[in-house]
Amino acid sequence: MADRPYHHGALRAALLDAGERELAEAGPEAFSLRRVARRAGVSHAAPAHHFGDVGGLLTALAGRGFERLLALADRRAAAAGPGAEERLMAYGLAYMDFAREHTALFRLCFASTRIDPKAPVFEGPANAAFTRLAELVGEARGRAPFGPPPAMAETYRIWAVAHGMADLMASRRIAAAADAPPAERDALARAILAPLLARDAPSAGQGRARG
Amino acid sequence: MADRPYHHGALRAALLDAGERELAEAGPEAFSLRRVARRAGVSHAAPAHHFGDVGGLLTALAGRGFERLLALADRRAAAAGPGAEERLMAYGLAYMDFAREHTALFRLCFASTRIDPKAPVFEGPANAAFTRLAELVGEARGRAPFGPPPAMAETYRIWAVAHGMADLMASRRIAAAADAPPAERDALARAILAPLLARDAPSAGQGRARG
DNA sequence: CTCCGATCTTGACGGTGACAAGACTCGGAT
DNA sequence: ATCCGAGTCTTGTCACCGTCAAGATCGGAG
Repeated sequence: MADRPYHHGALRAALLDAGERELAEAGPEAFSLRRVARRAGVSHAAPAHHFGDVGGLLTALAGRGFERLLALADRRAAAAGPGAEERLMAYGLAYMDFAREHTALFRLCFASTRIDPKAPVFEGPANAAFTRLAELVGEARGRAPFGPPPAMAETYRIWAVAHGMADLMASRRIAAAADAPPAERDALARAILAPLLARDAPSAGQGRARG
Repeated sequence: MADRPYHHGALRAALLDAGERELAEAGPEAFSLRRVARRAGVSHAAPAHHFGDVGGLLTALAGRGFERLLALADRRAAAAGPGAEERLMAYGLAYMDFAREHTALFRLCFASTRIDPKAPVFEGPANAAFTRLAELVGEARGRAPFGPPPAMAETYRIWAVAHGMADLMASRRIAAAADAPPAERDALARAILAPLLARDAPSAGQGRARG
């Protein structure tokens, strides 16, 4: 524990990396700040100076989670076929993969009460991820990405389906979809998303379920 | 602490009630077994006998959560207008309300790693809630409620929208929808769900996003 | 060279979940 | 009736946790 110089130098970054491993192995609920410090080879009180309390570290980790999600989605979108709808599909598939492969981080981003949603390190990346989705929907439909809530209904619907499938697969409530071989998984995910992304998809009509 | 007789009599039920209050006030992440015991007026080790460990109590609470969700949905569905689609809409709206009004319980049901998903007290109610949804979709479409995964695509899609909107509202990622006055909230929720519930909704086609 | 601020350590405190051992209570067998 | 055993709850203890306070160490500005 004393082979390292007194001043670590890049402790903040090291704690984030260690925190990400801790999160992946222990999950957001069993996350231990002291274990993170141990992983980074530093005393148990060292994280406090950089992140305040455990919530501060988790908030920063969640921010990085959104950055990672967006980067993943952008990479997939860039590799997708032509057309805004294909990019939107790529975004949705990346969203689901992210939730399945980084479940703990996904949970931290969307379902933790220990993070401070107003902190810039969190709010920035979180808004950036949503903004990209809204832009893709806007492109696919040839209209503005943002507007008053009623105009956002279709964007919310697409987001909700991707997010819902992601969460239900992560929690194994839809285990068939989560455990199937990649090809089947992909086909099912596309089948679920496709009708919502097609240009002639039902618009955000003011209709009710039935007349 | 000693006014009660040595044998509580209905400690298990009392602990579940106390646990539900604790969950609502502290959230799933700050949930304290000892505080639950204190709420119930018993010693800190009393819960162990009935639930084993904290995971056992949380599992039982999550099971009750699913029961509550299903009961709420059934009540709403019974009060809904005629037609399977209206009942399906009622189910979806109840799902969202449940997540907004009992956020901690919702999170426990779907996003906790401390519960044992194979425990009968959890698995039973959880499956019952999903079964009802599948039945409603089956009724609305005039086909069997269950089938191989590809045939379930539409059911999953509907489940995912309701679940996704519920989760995104609960986590305040779509704050506009969560904080709007009830009438607006309801209108937006219906606008989001309606296109997926309508009989002429896109079926679980094998299509991709674009041709 | 000196000193100051930032960084990290050490030590302590109350709270928590789990476990072990004991006290109490009730109901059935004798 | 009474005695015993299974079930229920309490008390005490342990390691671990997050936070705070105080001190040690380091780098750099003056």
